[in-house]
Amino acid sequence: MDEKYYAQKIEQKWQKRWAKNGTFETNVDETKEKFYCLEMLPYPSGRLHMGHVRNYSIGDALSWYKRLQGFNVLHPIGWDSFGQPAEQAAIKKGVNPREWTEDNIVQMREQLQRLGLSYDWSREIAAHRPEYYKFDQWFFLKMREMGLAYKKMTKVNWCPKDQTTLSNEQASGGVCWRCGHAVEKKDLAQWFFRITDYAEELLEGMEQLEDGWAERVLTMQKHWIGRSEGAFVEFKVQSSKFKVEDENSESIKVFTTRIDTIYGANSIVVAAEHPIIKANFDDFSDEVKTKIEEIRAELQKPKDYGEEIEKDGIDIGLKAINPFNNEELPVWIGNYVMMEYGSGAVMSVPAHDERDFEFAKKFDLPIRQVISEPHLVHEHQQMQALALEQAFTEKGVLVHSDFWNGKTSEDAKKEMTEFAEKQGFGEGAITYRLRDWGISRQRFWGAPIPIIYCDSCGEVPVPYDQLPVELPESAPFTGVGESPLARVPEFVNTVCPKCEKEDARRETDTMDTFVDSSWYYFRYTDPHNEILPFDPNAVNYWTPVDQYIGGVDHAVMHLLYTRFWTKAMRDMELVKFDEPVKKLLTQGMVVGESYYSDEHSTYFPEDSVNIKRDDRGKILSATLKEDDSPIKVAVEKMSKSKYNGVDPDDMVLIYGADAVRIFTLFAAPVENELVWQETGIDGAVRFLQRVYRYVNNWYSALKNTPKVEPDEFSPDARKLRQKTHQTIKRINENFETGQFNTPVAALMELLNSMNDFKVELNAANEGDLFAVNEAIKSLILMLTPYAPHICEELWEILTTSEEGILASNARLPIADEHWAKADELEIPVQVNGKLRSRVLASPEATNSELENLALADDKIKEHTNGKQIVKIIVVPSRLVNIVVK
RNA sequence: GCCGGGGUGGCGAAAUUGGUAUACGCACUAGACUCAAAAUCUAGCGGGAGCAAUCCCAUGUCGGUUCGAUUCCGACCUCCGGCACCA
Repeated sequence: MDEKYYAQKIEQKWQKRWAKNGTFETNVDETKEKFYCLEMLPYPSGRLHMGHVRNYSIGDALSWYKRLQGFNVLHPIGWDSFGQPAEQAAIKKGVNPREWTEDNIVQMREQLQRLGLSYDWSREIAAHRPEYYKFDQWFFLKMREMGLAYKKMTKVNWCPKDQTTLSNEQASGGVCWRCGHAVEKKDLAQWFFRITDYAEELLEGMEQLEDGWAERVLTMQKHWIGRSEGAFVEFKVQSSKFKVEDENSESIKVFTTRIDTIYGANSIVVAAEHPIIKANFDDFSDEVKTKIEEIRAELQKPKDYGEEIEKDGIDIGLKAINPFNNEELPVWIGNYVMMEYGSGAVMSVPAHDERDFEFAKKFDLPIRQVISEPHLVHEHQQMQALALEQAFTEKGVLVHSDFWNGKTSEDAKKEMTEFAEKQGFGEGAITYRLRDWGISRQRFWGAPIPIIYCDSCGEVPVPYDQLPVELPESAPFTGVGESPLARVPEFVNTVCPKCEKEDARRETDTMDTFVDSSWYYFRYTDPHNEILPFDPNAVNYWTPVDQYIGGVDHAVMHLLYTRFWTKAMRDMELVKFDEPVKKLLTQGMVVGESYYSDEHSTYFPEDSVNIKRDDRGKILSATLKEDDSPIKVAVEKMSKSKYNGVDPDDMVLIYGADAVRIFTLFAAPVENELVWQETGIDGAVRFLQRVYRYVNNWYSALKNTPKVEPDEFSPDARKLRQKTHQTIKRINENFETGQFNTPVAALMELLNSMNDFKVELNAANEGDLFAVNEAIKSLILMLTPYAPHICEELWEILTTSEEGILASNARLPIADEHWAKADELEIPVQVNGKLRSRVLASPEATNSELENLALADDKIKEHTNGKQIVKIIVVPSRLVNIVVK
């Protein structure tokens, strides 16, 4: 054993040995209980960042912990390797996206290996490889057969100059991010997955997840799905060319969640894209036409986040009849009504809806209160109009509503909906905010959608035996124009699988990368299957995922899509459960200190600034080295542009992977933000060095440790054993509740106790050796999830066996309650709830014994002398509280 | 605006879910070792009073429940995150 702890030497040794022995490779084993530990797969950008390190350190600790408990652990990794950055690199630097991606994977894989993460590398997958995306296409075809994949026209952000589609981010501010040209909306035929079919189930399924998923994630998903209960009501329209589904009725259908307020409706407001506008456009006055164009133009512009638009609209001259009271209402167009939600038309009830109120105020439309607070019903029924200061949106009691007067909102909603249904002008309905999932991307670097267009046969799916539809080697990457694939004739031109005519064309759009990540963790269970996405037996054994770990930024999109995908797979009879992930852990961001100037909002690297701190670390002044100008300091998410990131590789090189990992897990609870402080890693290194030194000091003496537990232990040895077993107990409890920081603290405490146990090596008796040996082996096994390299090394030294911790079948120690219990307890004694003294008592002491001990204590006597003891509260082995007057 | 989660030393954070508030670590201070430094070890480290034993105050603020509140209840202040014309 080396005198000193050389992290790099030990780490390289064990990384090699693990790889050689396939230590972390797993197979289906029905005799063992399985545990599937999954971390969100990385995008191969080329460099690992600290967020990755944190994510994987958590997963790795849990994997080790479960392995050491005897579970058969699946802990895989792969690459979310399709997507924008590769294509951007191709556009900007002219590199081939495939080569760029493969190079990045090689680099990042090495980085992961240098961290010593316990992945089963034989199961590595990458989304951009044909053997993987073949099954994206396979699933697409299945979805299409089930009616879950369909094509429809939708509006996309479109740059007319570059002739290309833009994401919302690329179109921010209403201009193209490349050329600055004004962005337009364009109709484009796009493929969708019918996730809305599962809206209700996605909502209901959350009940099963309540225990294992963070509440904030569930509420975000709930909000996203946005279920609301209400009713559609039809308002007959006079003098309109407009025709709806039922050609006999000419009416506008509105959606409302407050049918109880319908007597307060003063108008109907429709969206700019509503069919009635198009149908009657020619008949509108010029003024109306201009206004409509204006509103449409305004809506064309992509909106900036958080921007509130002033209400606008115009009376288009049509009249609609309120079916409840036959009142004739004007029809308006309004910029605040969205075509995508409900039916694209609302009844405007200003008295009871804030938006309608604002609209009515602006255009001076009548505001009529029809819901009243219960205690004001009588008054309101007497008065005709009431000057409302703001909309009254609460539920209440109906007034000015004819037959329905006096009913509560709740009752009225139910009964009025039934009435509408009976009369045939409405129906109860549930709408969702959730939209179908658009998966078409006009991009090269994604899985081609396996559809062929034939002039004779139309839209033809690629037959399963012709999958995968492979991406060509390359394409013209200009960043302008339509999908790059459209300009690769060898790809586009094909034979129709149905009629075998030669002038068929392939779909040139590729799939959203969220498709790849919706099912990748099923693929890990059987990653080399060439016929099916996975073998049902493998999936049945390994899935669902027991613990998923990742950033909260995926709370909605990825985690909702993958839940949808699982339900669809269930309906394909590929899996037997509804929810793919039992427990979800959302980790916090890794943040660092960044330096910036306010006016220019430019950031400076650390070596270009002078930071003066007081001796407690508080910043006194921060200036730029160059010209002494003052700068500002903030703690923000690590990023290259802010120069506040640290490179994991540098950290591993300087401090060692074990130290980096231990610090990452120790410094903060996993769901909190983690402030990166290099002095903190020093602490982790010191701890590991102390462990190493301790073993170095004892290991030869420990060769004489008795095999059988001796009968006699000195008081100090008993204390050490007590601490050992208490620590074991604590750490097991912590891991079960997903706490990763406190076990490290517990291990540090244990080591402190071990160091406090002062026995001369050559004077150590059997009991001492046994106690030390027990403490040290327990410490090592419990530290393994955090710092596996050093623990393997120390285990090898102590056991003089090279087989390694897992192969030796070592298990996490189990606490012995007998030893965990103290011989003597220090019981705090309070007088009137204030701590006044402590007494020593046996853990078995009865309540009255404790009372007597407390009352006999000198310090307590001082506080009770001459006072009347009202009562004494004894919490067994916890505390005594004496209440005096 | 709506929804959700937080506020504990100089800092990251603990606290058996109503029972010794500040474990563990960082930073800092003093001492030992050293020619010196680093490393290591020892001690101290919420605020205030006192030579001291000890006492008072302190978990965002103010109230309440309780023998006892960081924990439960009410009001407020404040920070962070999500959503945003969803009818």
